[in-house]
Amino acid sequence: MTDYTQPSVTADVVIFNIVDGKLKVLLIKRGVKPFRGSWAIPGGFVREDEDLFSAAERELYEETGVENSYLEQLYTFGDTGRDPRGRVISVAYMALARNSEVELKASSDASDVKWFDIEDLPDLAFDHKKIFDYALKRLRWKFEYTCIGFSVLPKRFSLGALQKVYEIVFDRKIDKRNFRKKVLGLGILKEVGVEEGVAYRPAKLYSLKVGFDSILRLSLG
Amino acid sequence: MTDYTQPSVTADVVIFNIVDGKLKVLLIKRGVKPFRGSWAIPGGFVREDEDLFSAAERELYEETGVENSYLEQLYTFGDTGRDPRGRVISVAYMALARNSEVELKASSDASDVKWFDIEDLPDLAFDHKKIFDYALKRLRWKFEYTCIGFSVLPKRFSLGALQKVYEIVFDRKIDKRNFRKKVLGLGILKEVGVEEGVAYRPAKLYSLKVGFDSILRLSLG
DNA sequence: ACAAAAGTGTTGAGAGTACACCCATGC
DNA sequence: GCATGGGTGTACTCTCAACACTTTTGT
Repeated sequence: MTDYTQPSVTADVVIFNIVDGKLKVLLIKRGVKPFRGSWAIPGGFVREDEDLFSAAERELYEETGVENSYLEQLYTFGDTGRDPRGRVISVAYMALARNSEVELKASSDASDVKWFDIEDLPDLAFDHKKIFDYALKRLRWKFEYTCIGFSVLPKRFSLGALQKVYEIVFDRKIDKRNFRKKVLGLGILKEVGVEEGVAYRPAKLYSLKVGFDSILRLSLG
Repeated sequence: MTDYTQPSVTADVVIFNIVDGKLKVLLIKRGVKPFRGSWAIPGGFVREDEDLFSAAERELYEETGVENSYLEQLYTFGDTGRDPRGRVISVAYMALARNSEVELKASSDASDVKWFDIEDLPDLAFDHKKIFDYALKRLRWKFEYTCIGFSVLPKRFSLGALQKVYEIVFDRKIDKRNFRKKVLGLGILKEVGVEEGVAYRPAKLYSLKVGFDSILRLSLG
């Protein structure tokens, strides 16, 4: 066990969200060295008595107040030299925050925390640009091949809202009829009422049928 | 950096191969405590000056003598309590060995090393059963969605041999005409001669066209 | 009446699947 | 000549993509 110098291990979480019709990612401004003043993906050292996943959950909660959100391990970045402090291995996670539940708060070692449009990112500390690129690729893949899109919406949502989420993530228009046909064809949604107080024809609201409320692996184009 | 107790990090490699028409995985018999005498997935501690991927490459080479084989990071297993020695985080990799290049050798802390039929595994040390299950799932997924099947065959191979690889991995018959149509339709193979010295009609041999010799991401059912 | 988003079907193209016979070689 | 795997084409089904108009509500 002690024949080898032991590396430090961090859990870093790429947190996505949709704000003002744009796909955003949460970054913190580092308040400590190295890279003090640079923007970075939130994260921190894994504690001794803490599972990896729990560490990621904790980081997510500390930055956003979000719990029980979608959270998935992405990849582990462990090149020598990726951190000037020494050997640091980063286990990267990806999270999707429900906008309605987010309450930002800069954690102890961050001087600022902010949502950035993914088209307009600042330079990132360490190899965090690489981590972000990987996360975005995985996010789009997930949206394409699973029903993960639900997880940024409130429990009850309209098909229009869901379609908008997909259009934002893929940055292109989707045909309304094909989209609805496919989503409803999955048979995992149930009608749970209609919108109220809107200045146009109210949309039906849907929610996931019971049993499908965990993360799904159904194809969705 | 030193505010946190630092975990140990291992790179463990699930090495697959096809031997005698069966899908096999390489296991070592542990020669040291804990789990001395148990079978386990080969792996070892990541060295201070070694990239994660290099550590996995080294483990692969130490057990099998194989270099430049297909090697991919799978997942990082880091629950507390997964190793009785203390906090050990395992970065799991998956490898495909070209049978023709394998030369087994038990490394220093293993008393035996052997290919096991994946249908007939012994009990595994630590949480290695979980790692193996994950690796097998990923292997099948990779075969389904990429052209990775080539990487267990010699540079020059027949379509029959390739089909057999797919049938072994998926454990079912595949229609010969459909298979050939799809593989050739990808346009990534070139004819490079014919078999010799076989007791039946000699098959054409193919190899990957130049430029496709790295791992491909083309769909293949 | 008008603005705004909701809702609704059909058609054509391409991909995937099922299916059976002749061919070249070594023994 | 026979055993063994190599090699070939067609028809059906299903999924995906393209495409435009009517409906409901609030103002």
